[in-house]
Amino acid sequence: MPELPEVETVRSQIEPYLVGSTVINADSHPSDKFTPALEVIGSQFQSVHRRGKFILAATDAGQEFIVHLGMTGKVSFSDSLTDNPYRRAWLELDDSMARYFEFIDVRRFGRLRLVEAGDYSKIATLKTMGPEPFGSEVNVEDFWAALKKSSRAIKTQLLSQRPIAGVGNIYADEALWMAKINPTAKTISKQRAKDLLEAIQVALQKGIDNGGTTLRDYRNAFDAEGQNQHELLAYGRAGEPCLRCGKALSSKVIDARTTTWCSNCQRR
DNA sequence: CCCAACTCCTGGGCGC
DNA sequence: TGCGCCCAGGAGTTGG
Repeated sequence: MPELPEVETVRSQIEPYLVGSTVINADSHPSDKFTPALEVIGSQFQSVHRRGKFILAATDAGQEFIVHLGMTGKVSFSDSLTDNPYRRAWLELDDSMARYFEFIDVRRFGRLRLVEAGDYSKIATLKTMGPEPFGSEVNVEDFWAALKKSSRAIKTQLLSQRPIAGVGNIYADEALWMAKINPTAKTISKQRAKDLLEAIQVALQKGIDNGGTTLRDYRNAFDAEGQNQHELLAYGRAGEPCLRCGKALSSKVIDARTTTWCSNCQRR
């Protein structure tokens, strides 16, 4: 699943292609998830940033073209359009290193948006999103305070993007395992919040360093797999021995997401 | 405002 | 070999 490490990998790859390029033509799947591609025709990209799992490309028209990969979204560049049946949108670029930017998404959980720069009022997840895990604003006090405001399971809270941005199912399980916190815990001490915040940073940085996690669908902008799947500590290891204590890892569904943890190391 | 439940999507894996 | 079923999950929507 594209989470912060995968999205950051893609962002860094598409940045040099988009910045300075003008969209001279575009087309999309008829769903309004993808038709915003048509609205960016005539605009020139000026920067490509990331916020959580969203890629934000600023234009000279004072807008931001937003790309969200969803579950199976991929981007690619080419000199001629491919015949991929799952292409949901494409942009023709003037003065880029490649003529076409394509957005391919088998399951159509991804989406495109075009908003006035900085106006996320109509994108709830962005609007309520917590700080960037590697940003200057992140701190234990706010993170702990955010967790205390909700009575939901901590795993659910992480997936909500509110305490901190960019964590999805894989890295949530990884970080909770690293910090020895039970995913169903509803409140945690400030010290444990500190441990969890640090574990989130470690898990995400490891994912970035490994080029993301490819379980099945994820590929970067150059169609390459990540390598982090070979170093997962908890996610997907249900029934296998805990790498700390040896007990078989447990698994259950929390908030409709498969969750794996060690019932010995991660006690409530 | 929060939250739980539901919805969107389709290839791949599995049982029979 | 093929059919039917179910799973994967980020986030938007809806109703309480």
